[in-house]
Amino acid sequence: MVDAAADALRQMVLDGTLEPGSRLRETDFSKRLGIARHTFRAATQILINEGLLRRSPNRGVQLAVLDGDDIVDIFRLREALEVEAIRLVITGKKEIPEAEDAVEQFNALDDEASWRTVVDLDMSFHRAVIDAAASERINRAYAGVQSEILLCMAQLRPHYDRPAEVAAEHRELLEAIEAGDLKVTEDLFRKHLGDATENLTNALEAREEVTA
Amino acid sequence: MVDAAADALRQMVLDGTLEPGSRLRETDFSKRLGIARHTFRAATQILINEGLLRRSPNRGVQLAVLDGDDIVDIFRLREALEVEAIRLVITGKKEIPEAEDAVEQFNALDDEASWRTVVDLDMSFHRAVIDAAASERINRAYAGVQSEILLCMAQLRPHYDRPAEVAAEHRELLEAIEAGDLKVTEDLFRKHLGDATENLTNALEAREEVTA
DNA sequence: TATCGTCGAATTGTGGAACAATCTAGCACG
DNA sequence: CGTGCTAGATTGTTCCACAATTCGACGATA
Repeated sequence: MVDAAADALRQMVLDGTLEPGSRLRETDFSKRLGIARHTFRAATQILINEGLLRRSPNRGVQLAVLDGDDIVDIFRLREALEVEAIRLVITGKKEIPEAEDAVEQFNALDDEASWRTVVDLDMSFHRAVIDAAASERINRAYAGVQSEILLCMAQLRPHYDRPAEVAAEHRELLEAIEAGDLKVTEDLFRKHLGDATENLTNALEAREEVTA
Repeated sequence: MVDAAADALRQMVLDGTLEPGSRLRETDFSKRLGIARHTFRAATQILINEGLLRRSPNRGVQLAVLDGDDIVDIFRLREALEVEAIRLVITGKKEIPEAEDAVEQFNALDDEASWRTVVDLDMSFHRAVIDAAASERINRAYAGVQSEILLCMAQLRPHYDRPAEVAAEHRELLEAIEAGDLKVTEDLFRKHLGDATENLTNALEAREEVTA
């Protein structure tokens, strides 16, 4: 039940239903979710651990607001995890059928594909690589960054290249993994993630200017 | 207050006061710690996120018991984080005075140094490397693995080499970082951590045989 | 005697009310 | 116009209650 509440909250957060930085009053939300205050607090604790909410003493929880440093930092951790994952995949000669599926679906997209579709495929590609590494703890850690990335996405709407380009890039990543050259693949992933960081950072700056 | 309770619990867990796998009954512990049951539950949630406790539905929380796969997995994540940290340190040309301190203290140890002292220095050396990377999220993730490593240490008492050897190995790591060759340093760290994994795994097997 | 089912106590999960401590906003006052 | 105060709102924590579930002991049956 606390898990269900956490899911509902996460949904709200990532949907954009909740304003970035908005405060989540306990009585308010517990009533709205039909749960007790304690249960709500337990649910928020889960999202706090995921980095989606922040708690300040005696001031309750707020929706996290991410600045440029946060984005860079999120991608630092993401890079650490993904690079280790591809190392494990390559040295362990593991198969990653889900990543292949994702690439195929990427190929099937036309230029009219919705932003959301592209993001989802992107996510599932990278998730597949992490899953293939088959490390429980790397997986858990990645779940955290993934939530934060989704939060970024919900708050910013970064510019995305044409689906075909995104597809090509991911196909290249997959082929590198399957070719089995660790160094080449690693560099490719770092570049891919670096580009994404830049993309998001730019989107953030653009929004700053608007709201400023 | 929930933080204080979590600290007290963590202390108990890492002290070895609590048997591995033992159950933490809510009424029992909340009375013993002088807190309410809800507060205790909140405190346990923190340790669950650190990987020190586990909760099974309707069966409460138990002290985590780590098997060989867990140890390997913990060190997979640890490797990912430390390797990324040294990358950040080297490319950012950052100083790590705390690591230098640790190495100096290592050098000052004689062969009679307690196991605990060696472990503490080892920990603070690696912690220093992570800190130097100055990534909030890598730091947080590392805090989790560090707790789990301490749990390993509390449950097993792995064989440790003579302090002088441990000192030499860490001095080598530090010098590699300062020399600034990423690849060499990375390989050295991977080897260092791989040895530690083996060390702990052996200790685990040894204990398995005793208890069997 | 061994196995199985049943019942009861213990424990967890959740709800609700209460209360001190703290924060916040509005208002009076200098 | 700034400052301090008061009152209400909000959080952090406690205690109590109760349904649901688990666990263990006990007894019935083959």
